[in-house]
Amino acid sequence: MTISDDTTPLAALLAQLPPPEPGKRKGHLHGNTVARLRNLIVTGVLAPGTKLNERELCDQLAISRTPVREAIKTLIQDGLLRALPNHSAVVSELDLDEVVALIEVVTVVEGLAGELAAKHISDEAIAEIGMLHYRMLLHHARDELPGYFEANKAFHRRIIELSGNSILLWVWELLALRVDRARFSSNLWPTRWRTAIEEHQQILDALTARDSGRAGQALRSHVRNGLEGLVASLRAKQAAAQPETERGKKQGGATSR
Amino acid sequence: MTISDDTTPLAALLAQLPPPEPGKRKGHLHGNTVARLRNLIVTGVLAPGTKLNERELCDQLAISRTPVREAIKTLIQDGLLRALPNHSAVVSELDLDEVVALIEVVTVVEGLAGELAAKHISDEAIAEIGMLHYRMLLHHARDELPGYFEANKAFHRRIIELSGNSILLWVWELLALRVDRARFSSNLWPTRWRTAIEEHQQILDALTARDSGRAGQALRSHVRNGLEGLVASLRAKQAAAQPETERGKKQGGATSR
DNA sequence: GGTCGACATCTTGCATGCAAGAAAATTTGA
DNA sequence: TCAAATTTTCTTGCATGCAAGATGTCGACC
Repeated sequence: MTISDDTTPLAALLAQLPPPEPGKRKGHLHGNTVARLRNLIVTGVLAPGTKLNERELCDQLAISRTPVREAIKTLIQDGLLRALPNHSAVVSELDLDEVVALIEVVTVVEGLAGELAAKHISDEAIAEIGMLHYRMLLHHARDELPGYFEANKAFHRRIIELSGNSILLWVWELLALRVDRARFSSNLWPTRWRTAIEEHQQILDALTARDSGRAGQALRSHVRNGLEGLVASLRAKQAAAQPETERGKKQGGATSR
Repeated sequence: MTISDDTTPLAALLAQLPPPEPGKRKGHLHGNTVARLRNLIVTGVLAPGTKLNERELCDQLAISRTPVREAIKTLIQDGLLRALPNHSAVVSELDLDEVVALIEVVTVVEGLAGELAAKHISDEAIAEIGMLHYRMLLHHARDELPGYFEANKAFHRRIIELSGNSILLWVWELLALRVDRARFSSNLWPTRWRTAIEEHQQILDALTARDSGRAGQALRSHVRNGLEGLVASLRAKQAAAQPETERGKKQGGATSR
């Protein structure tokens, strides 16, 4: 209702679809489609409020409606799409309240992961975590934002994996979808750069010391700080986008080209 | 491989399918099917390892393969089914390690919910929680196990809702599926009956006092105690079911007929 | 007699067809 | 000229059809 974008850009946006993995012979159409659409939504190519016309998607993806429909159902479950009965699924809004809610949950999830991981982490795994941390630094030094995001995510993801708790990983993956979306939406370098490095170091230290409590605490404050910074960015961006309620929505700045 | 049940009982089991909600006119076939199958799996009617033949399901549900396939995809995402490519989906095993992993996660999730809920709970909500608690006592006094399960779940669910955190509720719903499955599998009255009552009372007290820390703590220990008891039950049951490795699997007790 | 291979059947994966409901366009009335 | 109603078009929901992969069986060969 509030955000009513013209429905036409869908075709143009979908043109940016990554190729369907040349190697894949047949099958996998479902998972493939889910991955592609998921990417488009998480990265913000498909903006919140965009209506997903099944047939249009079929044309763009060059597949039939069956796998498309299944993929849409999957993404609805992920919370990336919203479905009204007998209506097109729409890309869900990136609700700020929801991101705030995310903070709480991701904080306890990663905190728990830290506690668990610290209890039985191997020297090898510790080295691996350290490597991931430095990979992040590398991408930062090179001003490679996507690579930076990826490395940062890998750092956190590995810790979740090292918790040895499959449920925790499952939940984290689901949450990470929304976190990533928020990150891409802000499209900003974390402002807390120095702090983040130090916090990562503290996490590493705690893991190295096998100090469960400290690892959990370090992760909790790191995640909370980071996500709260993210929310602040989003809030600022949103405030800037809608300075007042005036209807003249002449707002340039679309990053395209 | 290990558990190879004859594939025939599927038909018989599916015969127990609850009717498709008479009132529902059309549409909703997808959600309806998901709900029905989910119930069958969670309650254990469809045992772990059961292969779900799409066509057989279609016959039993009297619908076509399209909604069935979509429902299966959904349940795979829920973790209730496992899918090998080009093979029938099978009801996922109720892995004990996974239940143990669940404990950790549900504990922090409900603990967080308690903390958040205590911060802004209304008198009305407190009364509601109290009512749910007593409804549970009622069902226990009447020896109504399903009602007891339901009331207990409602008690916990309401607290999650009262946290005001939509993400938390979303995650909890996903986790609850697996918890319920474990509960139904054990099919036992909680052994810690007295203790559980007292713990509920403590939760209520903490909420009433708006003591965030205490509410979180009370919920954490309550959940952890309860679920650990559940795991103990499951372990005992599993041990009883497989006394030794002898191949003569003359083990009665199949509840069929 | 045992093992390997070809054939038949079954099952999933995807495409397409059809009907009911929603959106849009055109027409009709004031 | 504007508004309301009807018709047309479009879109989703479900059913069905077809082909590729998998499984199980039977036969031939060693």
